[in-house]
Amino acid sequence: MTTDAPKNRRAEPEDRREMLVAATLRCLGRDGHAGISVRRIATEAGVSVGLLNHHFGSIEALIADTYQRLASELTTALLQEIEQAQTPAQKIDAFLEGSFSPRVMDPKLLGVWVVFWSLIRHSEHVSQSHEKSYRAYLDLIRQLLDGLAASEGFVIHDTRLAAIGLSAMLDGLWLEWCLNPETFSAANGLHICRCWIKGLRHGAFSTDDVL
Amino acid sequence: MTTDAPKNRRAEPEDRREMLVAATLRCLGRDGHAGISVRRIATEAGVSVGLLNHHFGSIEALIADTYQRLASELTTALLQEIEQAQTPAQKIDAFLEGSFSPRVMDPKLLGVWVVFWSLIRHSEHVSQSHEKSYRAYLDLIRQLLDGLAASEGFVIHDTRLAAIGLSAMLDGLWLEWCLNPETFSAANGLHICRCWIKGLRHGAFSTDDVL
DNA sequence: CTGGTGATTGAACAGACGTTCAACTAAGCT
DNA sequence: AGCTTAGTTGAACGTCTGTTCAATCACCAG
Repeated sequence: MTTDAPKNRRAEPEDRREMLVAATLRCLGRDGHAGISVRRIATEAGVSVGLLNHHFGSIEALIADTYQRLASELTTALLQEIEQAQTPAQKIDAFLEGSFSPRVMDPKLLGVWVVFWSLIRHSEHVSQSHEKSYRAYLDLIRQLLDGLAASEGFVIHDTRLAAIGLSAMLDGLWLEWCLNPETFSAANGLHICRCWIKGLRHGAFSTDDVL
Repeated sequence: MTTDAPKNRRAEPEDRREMLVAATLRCLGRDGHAGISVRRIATEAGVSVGLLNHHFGSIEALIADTYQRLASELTTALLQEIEQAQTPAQKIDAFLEGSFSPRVMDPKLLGVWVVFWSLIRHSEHVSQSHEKSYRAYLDLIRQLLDGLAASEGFVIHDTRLAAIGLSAMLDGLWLEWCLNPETFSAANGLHICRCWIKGLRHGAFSTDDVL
């Protein structure tokens, strides 16, 4: 019985990189900052330590790649849900509901994200990844808000600032809920954002001043 | 010339702990997560490594203490500014202005905070510190909002949720600004929050539903 | 079947980490 | 002055870190 089952299968570089990024995400979600370790990630992926430095030059490059892939995965999932909605009002509500879905409202996900945040100030590569994905996120929200204002005939004086406000509220709610899910529910968070939209409809951002 | 200047001055435990916490903050602000290191903090404080474990049982206890002291320092500073204002409207504006003052809007401060966040899920002690200070923060905002609604005669259906919303917006704006101060200014952030208050005045949180 | 290419391995290395503890000493007491 | 107390020291220890690199081996082209 000579089942020639090779012990160490070779993989296409792209496939291997994908596996390693997935293992990195599992380690970061489980162990937080301590998950950034060639040995831990290699063990998690069932692979030798040397392979990490073979496919990525350093562990920092691995982390940066992981950041980029996760960010794009989340935004594309959100985009798909938006596209299935019809009216601008339905689109923005789909966006909000997607933002409070279990896929996003996951303490482990924040654990991963916090590690990225902590690296932004010390890694030019990670910093650029953040800026790019945040800009795309903001543009998406601006589009949604502009569409809503146009279809319902109310005024937003500075859509950019309004979009920054909504994204900040979403980020803040997500952050606080992940740090302590007991304080409020995902449904509460969704309600708070809908109230923000209600304020927008009532002219909260209609003029330059705030009187 | 026998200046009997002792090389290693003794200090009261409380004073020494304060020095060590201050050194910890400098290290965290400068080096981020890499700043959590007995050797680094000891060098920064001009002290031996053994002294850290003498005054705090472990480095984790030092971090938790640092968290608590920083949080209380920030909130008491904010409280002082609020107390100097007269009317409820002025109080809440003082709170917002204090939240966007240079003392708070400091990327280094976020660097410190992000390290704390990353430890919440893995340290029961840090987690409890967070819950306590967030609860106090929320209560402060609730008071301000209740006072404003009472004095101006408008309705907030659920003050708790409204307070969670405002705190989330503040956290989100602070976070995003610290990660990339180029996107918007502190004045922009202040304006966005004032618009949120305007929406509140216009009944964004006046009813249970959002129609 | 035979080379050759490159994906994969893991021992080796130098350095940093947190903690421990016996020795030292500064300061307050009698 | 001498004694006592406790703040302070830093070498030592074992464990972890990221990176390197020669050896190995899976797979494909010939």
